[in-house]
This record gives sequence, C-alpha cells and structure tokens, in this order.
Amino acid sequence: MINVNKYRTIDCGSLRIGDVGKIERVAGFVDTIRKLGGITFIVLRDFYGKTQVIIPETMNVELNKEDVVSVEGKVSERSSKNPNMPTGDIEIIADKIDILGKCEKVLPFEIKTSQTVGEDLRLKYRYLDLRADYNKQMLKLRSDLMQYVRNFMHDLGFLEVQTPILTSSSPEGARDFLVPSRLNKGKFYALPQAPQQFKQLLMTSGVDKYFQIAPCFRDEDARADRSPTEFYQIDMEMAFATQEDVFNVIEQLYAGIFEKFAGKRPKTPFARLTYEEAIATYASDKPDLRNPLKVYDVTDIFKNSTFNAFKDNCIKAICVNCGEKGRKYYDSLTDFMKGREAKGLAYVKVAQDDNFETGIAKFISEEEKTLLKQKVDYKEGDTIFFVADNKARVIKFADVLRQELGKTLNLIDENAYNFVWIVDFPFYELDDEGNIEFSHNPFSLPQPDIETVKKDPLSAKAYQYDLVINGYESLSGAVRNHRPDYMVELFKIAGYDKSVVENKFPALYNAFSYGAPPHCGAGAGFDRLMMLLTHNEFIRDVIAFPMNKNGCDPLTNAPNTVDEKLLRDVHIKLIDD
RNA sequence: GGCUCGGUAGUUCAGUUGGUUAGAACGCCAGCCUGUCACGCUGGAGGUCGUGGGUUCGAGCCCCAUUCGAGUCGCCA
Repeated sequence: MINVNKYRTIDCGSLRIGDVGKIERVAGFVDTIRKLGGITFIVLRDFYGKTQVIIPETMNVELNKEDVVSVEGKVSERSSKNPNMPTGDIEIIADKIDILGKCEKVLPFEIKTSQTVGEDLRLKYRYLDLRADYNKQMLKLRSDLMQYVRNFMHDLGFLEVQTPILTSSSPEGARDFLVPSRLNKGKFYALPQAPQQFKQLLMTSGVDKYFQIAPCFRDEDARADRSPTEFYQIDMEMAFATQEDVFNVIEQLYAGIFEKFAGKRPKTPFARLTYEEAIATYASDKPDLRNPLKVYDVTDIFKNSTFNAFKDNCIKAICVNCGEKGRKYYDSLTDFMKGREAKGLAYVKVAQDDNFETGIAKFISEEEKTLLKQKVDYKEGDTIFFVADNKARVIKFADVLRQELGKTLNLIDENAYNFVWIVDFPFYELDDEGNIEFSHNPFSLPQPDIETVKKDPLSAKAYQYDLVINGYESLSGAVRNHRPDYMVELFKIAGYDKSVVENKFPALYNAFSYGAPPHCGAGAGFDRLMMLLTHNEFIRDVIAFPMNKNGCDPLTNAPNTVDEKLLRDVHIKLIDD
C-alpha cells in the first residue's frame, strides 16, 4: 500500500517470520523505548501497525517518544516472541537511523491513554490524540463506512449530487448559521441544516433517485450524542416511490452495513411501531427495544385511589424484578427521578401469594390489585413502580425510569442492535394555548387523505418515519407533499395564510406548481451510525476534528475575531450587548 | 438562559473536623540493568490548590462573587 522510497520499503504492520533475513527500512513514530543496559528496544508505529526495533549499544543515538524516524536494518527472528502483536515474531536490528522529526516537547498527555484526558486538551492537541490506535481505527472505519455507503447507493442507481453549502435559510426548525454577503450588502447566506429543499427540487427536475453524504449545519447547543454546528447525513430521495420503497432501500443498506462493520446482519424487514404504539407501550418515540420493560397506563385503575399523588393524575406503571436490590436502590431511584423533576417515585413489592409489601402497599385496594394483575401481570418477586403527573410529564418520567431501570438492572445487551421503524407520526398537535400546530414538519404528506385531515386535524397522521436503533433516532424521513394545493390547505389548518407558503417557501411552492412527481426519502445521521458501530456514547469521539460543547475548536481557535477591514468588506459593524 | 457536578504537579486523581513542609499513580530528568514488550530498580525535578474578595490566630477545605469545563433541561424538522 505504501510508496517505497528513501523513507521506507515496508510499513510497520506487515513483517512476518517469513521475512527474516531481509534488509528493510521502516518509518514511523517512536511508540515506546525500553532500555535494558546495552540493548535498547524501541517500538516503531505508523498508520498500519507496530514493529520492534533493536538499537545496538554501538549506535549511540538519542531518541525520545514520538520522534519520527526512519530505520534500516535486518529483519531477525526474536529470541522472545510476543504473541500479542502481529509482528511479534520478528524485529529489525537497526543499522541506520535517520531522525526525520524530533519531538522536542514534553507531551501534554500520553498518547495511549488520551481517552482519559479532558476534552478541551485533547482537542487542542487533536493531532496527538489522533495518533492513538483507537482513533486511527475510528478514522479507518469512517472512511470504509463512507465508501461502503457510497458504493451501495451508487450500485442501486442513486445519483450523487452536491448541493450548495452557501444557500438560503431552509424550512427546518433549527437556528441557521449565517454568512454575510460582500457583494449584496445587508444580505446573508445560510448554511444548510440539511439539503432538504434541494433534493426535493432535484425530484422536480426529473432526477429519479438522489443521494449525498451531506454536511449539515445547525446552530444549536451540543449534547453528548449530538454534535453542535456541523455533522454529516446520508441523505436520499426517490421519485415515484412510496414509504415501502424507502424502507426497502434503507433496510438493505443498514443490513449490509451492520453485517460488514458489526459482524451481524440484522433481520429484515425491521420491526415497526406506530408513534401511538411506541408512546403507549414504551413512553417514547425512540424506544430502546433491547430493554424488555414495558410501560402500562394504570390511570383508570386508580381513578378512586386514596393515595394522594394519584389523584387527578395520569399514572404509568413499570413492573420489573429487581432481584436482591435493597432499600438503598429504591432510594437512589427516587432521587434520580426527583433529579428529573418528578415529584417522587411510588412502588410496591409483590411478596408471597401476590401480597403487596412496602412502599404504597397500604393504599392499594383489593379491587385495584385485581385490575393491576390483569393489566401488568405481576409475579412474586416483582416490584411495580408508579409515576404520576399530568400526561405529558408522566410519559417523560416513565421513559427515563424505563431507561434507568434497564441500565441499573443490566437488562440491556450492550452488544445487540435493535432496529425499529416508528411510523405514522401525528400531523398536528395542540400548543400550550390550545392552538393547532404542526407536530413535526409541515412538508410531509398527510394520511389517509387531505379530506379526512380537514375534518379532524388532530387525529391526522403524517407519512413520516424514524428509524430507531438502540434508542437513537438514526434516520428520519417522510413521504413529501408534492401538491401545492395541499400545502395551502395544511397551512390553513395551522392558521397560516396562503401567502406564508408562497413567501416563506417560494422555491418548493413554485417548483411544485410546474408539476412534481410524488417522492419520498430520508436523512440518516452518519455520525450516529459511527457511534453505534464503535459502541461510543460520545459523538465527538467519532469525528476527526470535532468542536467542543460550545462550538469552539481549541486547536484552530475557531470561531475567532477578524480584522476590522474584513468586517467592513461584508458591511458588518459589531455592537456591544 | 436554568439546574447539577467539577477546576489541586505535564496528565488522571486523593487530600480527614479548618492546623507543621499539599500527596499518589503515570509521564518527565538522571543513574543502574543484554530479551524487554504496561520492562524492572534507585534517586530527582515539578504546585500562585481556576481568579478575586471575605470569615479566622490559621483556609486546598467554610462563605460570597467571578470565570472556565462536563452533563442535563430549554433548544435540537
């Protein structure tokens, strides 16, 4: 793979016992130095591997860790082999050493253990951090994955099209990054939050299948699993297609990806839940189905309850066997829930002969017990947890409780991957003032049809879908609304005039007025996929040069101030807040 | 913007009720060591305890302010 030249004749990962006797030259970074009296062992590391080099006493060369050197010498069989490294049977007896780049400074952290170091320091010295094996593997995986996706989509006849980076504010909901225009005073470009408009315009242009591994920009706050500022999306769209066609392509793509990069081909087709089912059964629209726990609505059972917290509230229950966990565990769960702004956490334990013990046992009547048995089917040894509050809050609490129980009781197989489509998202919802609002995005096709939606907007569904993997929203897509007349109707229901559609989304509205094919597609988070494949819970660990939580890059000091002159060029004057 | 937690050696951390000269591990430097591979052994250097103020005879520890960082909520089609 490497170029043979004056620096090296072979990489550091390839030499084997059969190469003994050859004269070879290797180049790389000094990984470790072990000096034992007259003999010095160094391990040389390049992108491809590591090779041990012997430096004879007679050579008299001063080396530090991380020096970049080129070494020539004879490949020899080791007298004590190391079965833990691929090149462990051999070593190179150095004959000549050229120091190509000296590491003059004390390293800010040890390369091997950079994962334990504070993130800002790692990012400031990202070029050192990336020298670590795990980061090189990450970069390699990223490259291979990108190549795989590209080949797969291309082979299926999808056309890769680059869409603009400097564009106009798009109809997504996040804050835009703005770029001032020098040639157009007072005007701004926006960086795309996704190529949404362009891919739909491509459909209108007659492109049949489009894809792109697209950079997306959103000026929002970061999370552990969410990169601020910029991330990559596998973006695709198909004309004259249905939801089933998209599912089919995505399932094949993901099955292939997980077969190749995770060693396990998931069963297709993937499971499906409607949004309603997901909320009812798992209290989440992105449930981690590796977690077997279910959430039961027991509001009706306790409508006459004497327990204060249950009065006039929505109540959800989770039933689980907590094994030998004692009082301390229940207290810690209560604290956890209070930390999430729940008022408390009620529970009962099911003892012998289905008797209820501890917690709120004395508040539960025989009748309620019977109904509870029918609903959650508890067994001896189980604990039934209850959360009570208004409906929206109780769903949130049941969700975090279900996740916490799954985690702390080790109910989740960390090596498993679980795929589930969440379909039929509601089209509209009520906002806090009781007005009808779009629930997600207003540009998907309503189902079953426009007439039904007009009659009963709140029960209307959208042809909108997410693919959830292990509780992560990994992909999101929709059957798009390609009918301008529907657009106007749907906006009208949410209280927007026709002019809003025409003025705020002129490109799509106008384009569709010239005849557009029905189309649908999806956008899949590339970085999220990397996290799943590497079992990493921090998105910044799967990006070559990530920004920190505050959208800063400590390495390049971005974002930074600029010269007054540059500001004048783009007609910008800074004001003090 | 809110909430929670944190900032002590190059790095990761410990530091008791407020009490002498602030410790450990790894890294770094020097010496010893010819088969190590997380080499080993001996010694050494390295600190404005984030910053400012306060309480106190005395503050790494208590109080106030401030700043930086992590997580989270808001936000994130």
